Amino acid sequence: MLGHELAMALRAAYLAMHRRTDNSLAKSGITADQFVVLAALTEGIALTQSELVCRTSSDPNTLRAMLIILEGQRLIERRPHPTDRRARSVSLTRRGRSVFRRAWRRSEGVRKHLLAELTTAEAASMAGQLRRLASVVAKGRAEPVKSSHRTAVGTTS
Amino acid sequence: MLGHELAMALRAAYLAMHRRTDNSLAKSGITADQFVVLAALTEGIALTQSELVCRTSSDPNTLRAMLIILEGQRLIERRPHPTDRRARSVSLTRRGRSVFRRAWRRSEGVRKHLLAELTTAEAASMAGQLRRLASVVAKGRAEPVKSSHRTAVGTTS
DNA sequence: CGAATCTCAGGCGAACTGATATGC
DNA sequence: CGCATATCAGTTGGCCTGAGATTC
Repeated sequence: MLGHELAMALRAAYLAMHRRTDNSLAKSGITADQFVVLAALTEGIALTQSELVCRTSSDPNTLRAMLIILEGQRLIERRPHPTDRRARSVSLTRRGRSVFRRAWRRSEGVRKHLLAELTTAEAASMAGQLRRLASVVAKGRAEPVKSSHRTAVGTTS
Repeated sequence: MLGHELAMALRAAYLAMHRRTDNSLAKSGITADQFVVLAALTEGIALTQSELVCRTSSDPNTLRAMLIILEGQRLIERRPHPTDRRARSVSLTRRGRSVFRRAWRRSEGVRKHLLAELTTAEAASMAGQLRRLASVVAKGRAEPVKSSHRTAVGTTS
């Protein structure tokens, strides 16, 4: 039951944050998920799409669709990768950088609320725990069963 | 920046959990979000749709669409509310209860992973913090500005 | 050769907005 | 009357599956 409570609390917190962010960014013309992509692009001069997939916790097909939208709005550019001709190098345009800055300001309130009831230490600890949690949950997905006893499907609890 | 890191960690954890749950429930024929609705219905004999909206952190229109799907699969029933004729009383069918039990077993692994790297105390504390966080973030959305200085839009950080 | 990177077509559930009917 | 509960129509962005081309 604790696991389920944690899962539901995680859901509640994420959905609340996501909605609030979407609302605060409405005037910027971008969604919360697009904001995440732009944010990832500000830390790192030029990233490939698969790097972006990792940093945004997205998947290749979804990210591509988002990049097409962002490209249509002239917020990002995609150029051929200098050394790897399979890859594409994604970067913010000046307009993208400007829109992101405004969006960042508009979403300040959300981050403020996130930190409102936590001490700095608690928030940092929580971020760390959530990251570990994410990596544990994500692991064991694409692995094609190496040893043997991976999906002990019928285990009770 | 801490706020953003926390937000990104929250996103990563939620999306990882959601994906994993969707995968584990594929054979049950329900999605992770539908699972949440069924779970809410197991705790509480019969709930109205607006009660379900609260418990699942959803919204009325989205929930309605989900209920129609679940009703089409004969997992839930909607009957007129005994005292309030505006409301509808939602409850699990026997089939719904049975499907939910299987789904619960199939998703055990996800909850196990969630708790894997946390002590019981940490997990409980985290669930509590996430709930508070959700309520803080959610508040101030539907409020039509009572005092005056609600959206101090330009605040820096 | 296998593996990685990205493209493309298509489908679907979830999340909305806005308007409406009905009952409290 | 205002407010709450739920319905309906319609739109959108996000997330997937599966197939394919190209390059490492």
